[in-house]
Amino acid sequence: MLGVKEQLEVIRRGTVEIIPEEELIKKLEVSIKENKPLRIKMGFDPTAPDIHLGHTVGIRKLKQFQELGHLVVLIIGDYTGMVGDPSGRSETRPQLSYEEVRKNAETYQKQFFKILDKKKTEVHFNGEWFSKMSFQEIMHLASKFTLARILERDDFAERYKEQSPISLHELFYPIMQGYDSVAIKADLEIGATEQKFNLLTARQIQQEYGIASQVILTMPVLPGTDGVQRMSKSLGNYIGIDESPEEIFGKIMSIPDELIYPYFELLTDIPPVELRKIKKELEGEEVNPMEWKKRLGSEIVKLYHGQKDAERAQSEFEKVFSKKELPEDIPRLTFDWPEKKVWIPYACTATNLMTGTAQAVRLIEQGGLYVNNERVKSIDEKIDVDGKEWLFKLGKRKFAWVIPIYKPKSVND
RNA sequence: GGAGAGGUUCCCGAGUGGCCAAAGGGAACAGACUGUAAAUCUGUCGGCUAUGCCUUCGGAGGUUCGAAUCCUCCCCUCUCCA
Repeated sequence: MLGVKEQLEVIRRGTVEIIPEEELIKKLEVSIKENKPLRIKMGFDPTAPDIHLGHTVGIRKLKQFQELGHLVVLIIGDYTGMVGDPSGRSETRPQLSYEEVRKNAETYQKQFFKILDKKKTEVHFNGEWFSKMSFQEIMHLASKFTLARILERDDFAERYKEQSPISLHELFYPIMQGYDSVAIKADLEIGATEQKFNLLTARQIQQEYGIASQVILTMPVLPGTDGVQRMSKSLGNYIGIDESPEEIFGKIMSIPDELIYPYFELLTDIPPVELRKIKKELEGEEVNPMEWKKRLGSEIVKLYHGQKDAERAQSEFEKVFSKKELPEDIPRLTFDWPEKKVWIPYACTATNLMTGTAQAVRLIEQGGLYVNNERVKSIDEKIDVDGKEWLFKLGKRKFAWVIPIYKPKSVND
């Protein structure tokens, strides 16, 4: 095991706060002396089935703890997931059924171990303890907190002020999360900055139950690809770690420049020395930020798909967008049509390229539809129905081979 | 239980009998400019081969030639009082 100082250096990378740091130092000292790994907790509510880069900020910090020799304890919040974390929310989360949560949890677990070392990880569902808890015990827990304290939180205060609904069950969320820390005897818990309240609540609850309080470590909330809002699936500004190399690379290329550095710091393993260099170059004028962005994309793809895919994704990107050549895999879409010619908007809807003819008409009117490399000039144009392949380009990045096949109407229709 | 405010198109939010498929903003999409960046500008933004038709303004009925707008009942949210 590394010494305290060396460990702290790794632990501090990208963190916002460690509260209280002295306690962490003490814990580390004891851990080294007794050669006993710390129990590092992080919880996830499987409210959506996919892990995206925003989640990986915390998961990667867990990974670093593993590399330092500590034990990661993952809590999958099957019960808290049913409540829905109110943190940073301006409305009640939709309540998921137990089945949905369980199903999401399965996919989650697979994705976790793309990053984490399974051997140094303990996984718990918080239903393990919550399902057995008596109402008496729940009352006891709840009695330790006051409404005023809970309402201190910005998110609740805001919602209260806005006169928007706050359901009673939401008030339980921090208490439940706190109790998780009791159940697994966490030494340290990692969470995003917006989790601070929940994390601190856990310290208090651990005290109530006579266990040593956990240290809390907060990580920044990762901005999404729009550069404005937090990365989240529902906002549509996310990059999932299960997405294809091309998707990940392409999405990285579309982030605003300001995100390049924070993404490097929080999402890649690039060593601190190089990080400093990147920061400096990005501030200067000599280097086109695009070059660093490509590097960023390839680093991230490498983490989740490997070196080869990273190279392929980059060359594919350069081919299609820089050189304006065709991408490698263009989907081939066939459909049957009862006439010898088909109106182009119909072809678009029959192949599910567009959801309605109105949409296709609009695209044509705006000059965004190309067939066989020629811009479609009139909304009235048709193409032949004889099994030939037509190359459709919709907007900048959507390509498809459209193959209409003649099939006369049968009498039975 | 009583009094009041409110539920509008993906989101916020105007509209209080016809000029409303419904202002404005945001998101999204397309085009120009680029580095598929951001910013900016322009356009589109319920559906339908359409100068018209169909479906939309919490739900169900009703008044009217005509309703998002008026009436009745119901559901939901918020505030104050108890």
